[in-house]
Amino acid sequence: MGRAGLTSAKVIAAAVRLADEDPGPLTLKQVAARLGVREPSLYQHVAGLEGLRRGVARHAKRELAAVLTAAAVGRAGDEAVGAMAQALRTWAHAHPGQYRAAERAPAAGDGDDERASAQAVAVVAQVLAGYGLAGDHLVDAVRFLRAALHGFIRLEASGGFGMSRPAGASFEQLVAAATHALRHWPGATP
Amino acid sequence: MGRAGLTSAKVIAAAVRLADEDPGPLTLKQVAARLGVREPSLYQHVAGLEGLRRGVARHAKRELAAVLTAAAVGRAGDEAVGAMAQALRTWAHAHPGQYRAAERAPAAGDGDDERASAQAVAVVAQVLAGYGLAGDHLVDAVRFLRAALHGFIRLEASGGFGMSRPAGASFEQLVAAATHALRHWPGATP
DNA sequence: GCATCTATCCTAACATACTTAGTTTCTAGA
DNA sequence: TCTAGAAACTAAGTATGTTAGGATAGATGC
Repeated sequence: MGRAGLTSAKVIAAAVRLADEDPGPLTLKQVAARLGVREPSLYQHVAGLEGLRRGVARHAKRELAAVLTAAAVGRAGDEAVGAMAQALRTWAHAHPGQYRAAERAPAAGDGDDERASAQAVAVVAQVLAGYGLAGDHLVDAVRFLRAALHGFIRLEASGGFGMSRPAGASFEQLVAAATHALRHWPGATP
Repeated sequence: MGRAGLTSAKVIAAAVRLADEDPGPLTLKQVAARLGVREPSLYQHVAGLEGLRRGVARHAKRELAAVLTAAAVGRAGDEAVGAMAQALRTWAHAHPGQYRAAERAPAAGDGDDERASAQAVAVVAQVLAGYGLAGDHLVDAVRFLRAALHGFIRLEASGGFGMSRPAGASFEQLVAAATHALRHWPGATP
């Protein structure tokens, strides 16, 4: 029997694809099956289920940071916030498993994970600094924007909205309200 | 051996307490142990793990609706929104397991669950109607407020905020921004 | 080209949790 | 008191995660 030629990256990549396709919980069994391998083989490349989840979370956060960065580059102010918001929601829809994985707090001591987490926040902070915000006001504004976007996406994903009105329309209104709030945030330059 | 005298309500109550005390996933084993009973005994009162989760979710949503209602009664406008927001966050801190359980979409066909879910939303809608909102504008506003509050609480609970600044201060600022946005919402009475 | 060695992947077995089947036993009501 | 039914149990089956230890493909050194 030929070897499968696994690596840590391949195992995690398979898990990432699986997580995005299958709404259920991630299992080693499924990952092994997709790679044409038995479950114990995965332990050579990943520290069990917990390690696999960590790997998926790390990957997801890196991608999330990249998506936000790409949306913000070359834009500023309301336009940048709007582009980031739309990009985030679109990405969350396309990659539900990764989006959920990215919620995990970074594993203590995992520098890569912490860095990826920090970068996603940093992009948002950089954009909001363009409103003239700094210090505590900036922190509050970042938290506000993250909360609004994250909360909307979560509620939408978990079926928390009835079907009375398209979620996209409500999201646009939310972004409009958020940018308005940021322009009038304490400490913002008028 | 004397009987434990279980009922569906007692089983779910034990599960609720357990969920709020233990951050890990809810297990039948723990619930059975707490009730001094073997796991199969629970099946007389609850439809397996899934049924237990449903029961916890139903209970949590009822309590959530009650908490929001209590906060809003006798108040209106910004004051009502602020009271609901504070009550929600306080309740979420005190009952993390129930808060997470309340996120579940109501089980299709479970009238009780659907009713409890709807009532929590209805209280918010009623308060926001006090801003003169109706129709799609009202739907958008409710979704905005729910998203902001829920997102903040989730990010806070999952350690998404660094420790640079107390979350409570950011939350007050979020509530201030949200009430401002509601006062200026499209269709709001000035 | 051949021997050796190492990492990869495997089988086997165990641990934990959920679930079902079938039995015992307690309790309530005739 | 006796009986019917429900409540709880034991035993067994299923699914997943995990560990132990062995076989082997493929690389490495001569």
